[in-house]
Amino acid sequence: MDKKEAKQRTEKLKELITRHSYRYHVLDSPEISDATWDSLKKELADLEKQYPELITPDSPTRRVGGEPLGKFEKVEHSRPMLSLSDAFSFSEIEDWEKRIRKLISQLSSLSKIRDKSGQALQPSSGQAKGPDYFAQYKMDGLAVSLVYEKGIFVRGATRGNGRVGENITQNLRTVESVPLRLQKPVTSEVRGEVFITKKIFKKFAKEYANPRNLAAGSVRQLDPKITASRNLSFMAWQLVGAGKKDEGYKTLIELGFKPVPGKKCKDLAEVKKYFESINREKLDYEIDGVVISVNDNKLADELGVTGKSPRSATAWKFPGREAVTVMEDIKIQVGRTGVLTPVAILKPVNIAGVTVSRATLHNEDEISRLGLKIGDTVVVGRAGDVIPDVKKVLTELRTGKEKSFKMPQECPVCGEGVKKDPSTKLGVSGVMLRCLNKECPSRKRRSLYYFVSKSAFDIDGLGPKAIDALLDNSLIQDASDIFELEEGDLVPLGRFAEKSAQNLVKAINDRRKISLPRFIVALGIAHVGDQTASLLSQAISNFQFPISKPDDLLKFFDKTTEDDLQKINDVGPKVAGSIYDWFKEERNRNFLKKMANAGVQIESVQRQTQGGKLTGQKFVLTGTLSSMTRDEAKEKIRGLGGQVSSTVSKDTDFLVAGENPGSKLRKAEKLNVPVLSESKFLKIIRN
DNA sequence: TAGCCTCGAGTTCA
DNA sequence: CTCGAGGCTA
Repeated sequence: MDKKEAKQRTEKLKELITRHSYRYHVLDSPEISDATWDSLKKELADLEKQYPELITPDSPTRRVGGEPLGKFEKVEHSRPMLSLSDAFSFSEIEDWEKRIRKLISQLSSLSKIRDKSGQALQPSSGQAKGPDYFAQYKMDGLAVSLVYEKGIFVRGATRGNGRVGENITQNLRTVESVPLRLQKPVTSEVRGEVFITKKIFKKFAKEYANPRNLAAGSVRQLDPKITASRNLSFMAWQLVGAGKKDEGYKTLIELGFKPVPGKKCKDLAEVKKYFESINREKLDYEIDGVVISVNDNKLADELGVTGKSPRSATAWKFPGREAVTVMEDIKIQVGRTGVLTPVAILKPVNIAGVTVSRATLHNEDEISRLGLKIGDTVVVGRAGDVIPDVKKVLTELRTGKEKSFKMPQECPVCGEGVKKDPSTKLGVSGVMLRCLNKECPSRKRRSLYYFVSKSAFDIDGLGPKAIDALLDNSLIQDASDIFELEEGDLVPLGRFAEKSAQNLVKAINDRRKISLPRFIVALGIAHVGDQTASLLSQAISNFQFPISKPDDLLKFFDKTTEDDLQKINDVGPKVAGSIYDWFKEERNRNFLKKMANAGVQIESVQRQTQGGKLTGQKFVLTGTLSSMTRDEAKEKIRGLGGQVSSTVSKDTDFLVAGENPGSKLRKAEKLNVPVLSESKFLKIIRN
């Protein structure tokens, strides 16, 4: 980015940050998430670092907060309540230490004469050892100051703009964890955080975006009764005027405060260990990182302040759950059913510890809903903390060079025409565009990926990459060719060493015999996935129709009409039609015969256990189980007569939750669906 | 026919 | 995980 562009960008960033800062600090109604705001701020700070001449006095990086609201009495802080610089990686923390170390060595050479008491801050030999640190949770709440006179709580204030805050004494009195009288009649100021526990937040989750907003909103109520009803909590993080942080901590506890969890650390390695040991999920309150301070307050004072924050402390923040980046392009992918899916190509960005460079945009409607243009700056999150997801466009950052995007009229791979699915429902035409060419190379390739995928043939060592290699070297034309592969074909490709070629041929052989449901899934019939394939197999075996070779299926379906198929549960006109058509098509019939010739065999289906223990019970699985895979668990449940579905609804009987459960757990709790731990689940299926 | 409840299809990264 | 859409049911 050249300087001219950087200038334009900083101007826009400043405007944007200032506006959102006002919404956040003054109005308490942010429009964007903290992580988004943080990353905008970070981008601005980085630009200003690169071009210091662009810094202006009104830059949001130059001040502490917003304007105080007029409603409460104003209170001037005895010492300003500063905010902290922040860092998102250990190397940034190391940079921070380098800076203060350098300052410390300058300070100590200056003060050698003055410092007669022998309290050398560090060996004057200049041995490079940093100072002691104090690390504490960075609470995600509202910073407040509490003033005590002779042990009595006399005044409480918000941080406000850092210099002047608001008098919220009445409201803070309602907070149980704020002592009204200290254990000792001392006069002092204590700073800490007002917050709300996750548990209490749940009750208000509909009205407030996050616990911090709720805490902020509650503390600012003009009627203290409302504040009281919110069950706020308080933890102290600083005793103003203490000599050392850790000593201040001890005093805080003695005085009757609950301190923010923290630990004295003798060096950064210890700080790092502390940071990494934190398990946020286990806490009943939100934290967004760790505050690292020089333990010695006298030294901290000497280190002074840069603009808005003390040099002696910094906040090491957890990676954000979202980030801001630029969408460089939109690419079209063609799936095995011909669906054209737009995918956002992003400037790589780190989100929650992972570099993200692509995100699905689902379909055309989603693009217009978001108002996306190529070149836009976008907020990217990770749906369910995993799948990258474009959340919104920051239209304020547009330069005018962005290009709007149109879905193509032809398939980008084979050039055939594309068509929107006509939807029978309400006569509204569907959303998805499809390539109509059944021979489209992209469709063929993706059908092959699907054929070997987990719920179909599940061949070890044969993933998309390997399929690509086989296709590109014309070793296979369709899936049946996979079963004709020999070691001698593979080794010359260079991709497979002798051993891995052996392994692959063995893996293919192991799967030459396959269960009927898996086989049906592998065919890739439209609208026939796991569940429908199981139902179909069940129906076939109920008709006492023996299937042992792929082409046996032809005999079955030749005698079966669409109406017959519709008698199967969950099979309606669309699905029945799709299946019927598939088995009539010549290409597919030949494919089945080729598979039979290649020696593919189908295992006979076991009849469903009648009167199994779990008959009629609907299960849903979430998270990772330790004693078996989810697929094994599914088979166990089905074997005992139970059903497994993919989403929780009010008809679900049990949710089995393993490690790291997903959003299904919340849904189950909301719908009062009983949740089974893995051990309880095991007990049920054991007996 | 509206409104669930499901399933299917597509997707990312380590 | 999310979205679209098929199937079932009140």
